[in-house]
Amino acid sequence: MAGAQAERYQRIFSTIRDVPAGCVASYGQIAEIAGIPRGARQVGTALRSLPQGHDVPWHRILHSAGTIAFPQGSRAFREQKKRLEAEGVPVLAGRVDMRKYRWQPDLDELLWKPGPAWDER
DNA sequence: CTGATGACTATAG
DNA sequence: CCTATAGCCATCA
Repeated sequence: MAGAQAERYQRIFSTIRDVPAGCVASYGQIAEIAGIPRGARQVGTALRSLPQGHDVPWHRILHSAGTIAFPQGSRAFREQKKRLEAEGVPVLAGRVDMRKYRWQPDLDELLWKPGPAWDER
């Protein structure tokens, strides 16, 4: 099977795939749900390694303050903003209103499938 | 192994 | 709101 780090990446991507369209999450939030405390940077690292053709909704991941991680005007920035607005998430001054669009998974959703946060069981 | 890097974050001024 | 700083930790050269 895969090494520990590959498995960690899988948990990160899996968690991100759980973020529904029209919602967003922060890097730290994804890390925490994926069972990686203080792993915000690692979420960014994992996303950076994504190959082409992946199905991970990377555009729904933002800084904890709701800002897009890329420099304003950069290609990635425009792409992310475009994708977010395409699914109804407004981006003003490079920022999303986290109070309104932050994804808040409920218990059922977390239990839906095997979650790393519950691996101890 | 060592040091630099970065799609992070919280805090302080 | 902004910049600066200090933690953070997997990756990479």
